[in-house]
Amino acid sequence: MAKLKAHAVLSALGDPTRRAIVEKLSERPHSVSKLAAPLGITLTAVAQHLQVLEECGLVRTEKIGRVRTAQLRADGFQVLRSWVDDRRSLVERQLDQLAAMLREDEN
Amino acid sequence: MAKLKAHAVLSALGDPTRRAIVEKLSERPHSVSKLAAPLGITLTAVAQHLQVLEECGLVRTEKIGRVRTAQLRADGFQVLRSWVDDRRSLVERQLDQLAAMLREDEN
DNA sequence: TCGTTACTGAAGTGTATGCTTCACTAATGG
DNA sequence: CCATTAGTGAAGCATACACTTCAGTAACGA
Repeated sequence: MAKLKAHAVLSALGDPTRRAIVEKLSERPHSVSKLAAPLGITLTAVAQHLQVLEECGLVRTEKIGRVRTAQLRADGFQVLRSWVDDRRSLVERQLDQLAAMLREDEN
Repeated sequence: MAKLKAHAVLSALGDPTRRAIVEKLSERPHSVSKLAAPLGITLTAVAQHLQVLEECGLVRTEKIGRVRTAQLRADGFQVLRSWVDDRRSLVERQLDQLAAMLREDEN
């Protein structure tokens, strides 16, 4: 079901706020509050986004005391990378076929 | 502005119907009608999706006679791949740092 | 122990956007 | 030519979902 997971990742990254969160987290792990501040949205909103990101394997969160800290996970990115590479190789195959056909036509 | 473009690609692929179109096109180029049939949506809807996919560099379309044919482009995928790889390398760096810190702690 | 901080869960709101309909143009083919 | 097929543009609808508010809990720290 790697395909299904890739769809979940793409669906999650479709939202600009979640992409902002991911980019922020790619610097270093952050608490919910630290993520919310620069985005100008409520903690609740951030928590909701984090849940989506967590479900698709892009983020892991851990609550210590009253602070929940989020950090990126490699898993989701790996799945996404595979999906992209699959499509990309199919595109290139099509381009090769096209080129071959054009060569045929020249005869 | 490679970053902005990656965002456009991710935004486009956030929609399940557009992902279905992309996956269909990764077999071979298709006309608007051929894309619409299995999806159970109107030609108009497909045309709208194709416009989004075209704007972000994932698809190229060409109209010959009354038939518009869509095919995948490598460009959008390349941009997306770069974005994913950037994040992924940052994640791995963080994991390395964490591992190093844990080793420190063992002393 | 009391005030503040950090978050959570439920419930409601507003809006972006995916999709439709309809009226139209233009190419195709019998 | 005439009927059919393929697609387009404008305009409207309707629903998903991003975000809020509010009321609550639990941890921290002075």
